[in-house]
Amino acid sequence: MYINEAKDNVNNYVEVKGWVYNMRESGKVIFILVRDGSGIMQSVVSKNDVDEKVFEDAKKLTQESSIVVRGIVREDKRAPFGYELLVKELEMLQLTENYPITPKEHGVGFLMEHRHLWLRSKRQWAILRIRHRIEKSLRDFFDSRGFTLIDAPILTPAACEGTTTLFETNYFDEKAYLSQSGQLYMEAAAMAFGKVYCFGPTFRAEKSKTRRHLMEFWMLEPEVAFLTFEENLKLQEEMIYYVVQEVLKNCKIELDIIERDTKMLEKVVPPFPRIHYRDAIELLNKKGVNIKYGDDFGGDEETVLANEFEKPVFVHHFPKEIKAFYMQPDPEDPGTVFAADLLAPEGYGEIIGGSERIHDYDLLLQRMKENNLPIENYQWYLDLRRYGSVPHSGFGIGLERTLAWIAKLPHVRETIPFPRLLEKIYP
RNA sequence: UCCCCGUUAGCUCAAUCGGCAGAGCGGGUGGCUGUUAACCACUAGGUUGUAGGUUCGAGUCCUACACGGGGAGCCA
Repeated sequence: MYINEAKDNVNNYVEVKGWVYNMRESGKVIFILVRDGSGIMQSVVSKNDVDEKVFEDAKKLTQESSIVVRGIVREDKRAPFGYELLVKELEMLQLTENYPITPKEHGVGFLMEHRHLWLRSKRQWAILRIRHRIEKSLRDFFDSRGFTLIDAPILTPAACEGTTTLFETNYFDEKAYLSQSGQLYMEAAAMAFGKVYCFGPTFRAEKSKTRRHLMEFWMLEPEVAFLTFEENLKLQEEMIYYVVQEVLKNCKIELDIIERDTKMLEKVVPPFPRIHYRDAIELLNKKGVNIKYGDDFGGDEETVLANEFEKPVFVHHFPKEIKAFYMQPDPEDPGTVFAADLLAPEGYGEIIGGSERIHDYDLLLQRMKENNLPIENYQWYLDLRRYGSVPHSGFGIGLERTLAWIAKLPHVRETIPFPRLLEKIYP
């Protein structure tokens, strides 16, 4: 039996294989918290109920020893998680000595050095289970709407957007770079499959050292032919709503373990508020932030803005100078582009960046020249505007920031199993 | 790249004005039949990050370096 099947096994004699999470001893009764990956269950060894040897073995157990226990499942209010196992038999597979992570406090540095073991802790288990649920619901959302998953390459010949610092690697006798975005490839795929998305790791060699940055992070990037700017925002709202609902529905135990107050999540219902970039600047100044039209937002500005709303908020119509070259200018206000960032509530900043893309060949070429991009490397991308070009839109959602927000974590380093942090790549 | 803080037992941290290096957890031993990060008693455990300097005397003050944390910029 797996521990999360306990409620269907009350009064059954079952076998649980796992690890000792923690122990308590009280004379003739020993309580062993056993974890098996699916959950944690208290196992009770009473001296009067078991053979002498079983009781003696149980006394010797240590944190993270691997064991097999057999006994009867009982419902009991005194047990953490509501069910417990009355142990009859116990097998020790390995008696662990000096497990480094104790049930008391540890510092971040120590825990990150032991990330491979830290994953066994209840809190990390809960967070990564929510991560899985978010990934699954994102996939389900797009799959059920007729999207095709198209995997983007990770080794790329040049910068996708030409702005950020990339990790460089050898590709035989050429230089290649780790992908920072699959978007341009998704644009090609959208012209072949209509509605597509990719979901994979992306890499930034920026020397960013904040609670919101990783060198390697996961991004899901949908791209849809014929999708307008307005429809793009609706797609994002529905996606966020779906993901949050799925987490609330399927991760009750996990949210409880990390003590997430779900009230704020329950408010995440479309439509989301929208604010024009121009109005956002004005609002920020009213709030005492010194920022002028044409400046990009930093972390502080995003937080001030997001705190004005209880739901995620779209900031749209940025000046084209501070946004990527491929974004479609608004014909009614050509200094701005059909782009929107979605800012998460509670200070988590940008979790989505999206836009309508330029579909006119001449305009795209002009914007690329303005941005000093090496045109010869982008001939394939220009081809998309040579052969049956259509309006299209898409966006990218950052998985780790989304999880950090949903789980209300202080730092993104806990949102990914093995974070790649600034100049730190162990374990 | 810049700014701030830190480095003392396996871990988390104390140590007053520069004057005997301590506690909790974890380890060990013993006790307890319903514990919830259990509790109680006893016990072992130290080149105070490294190298120099000031001083009768440095965990404490000064300099350099290393490592870690927080933030800025950059970025998502």
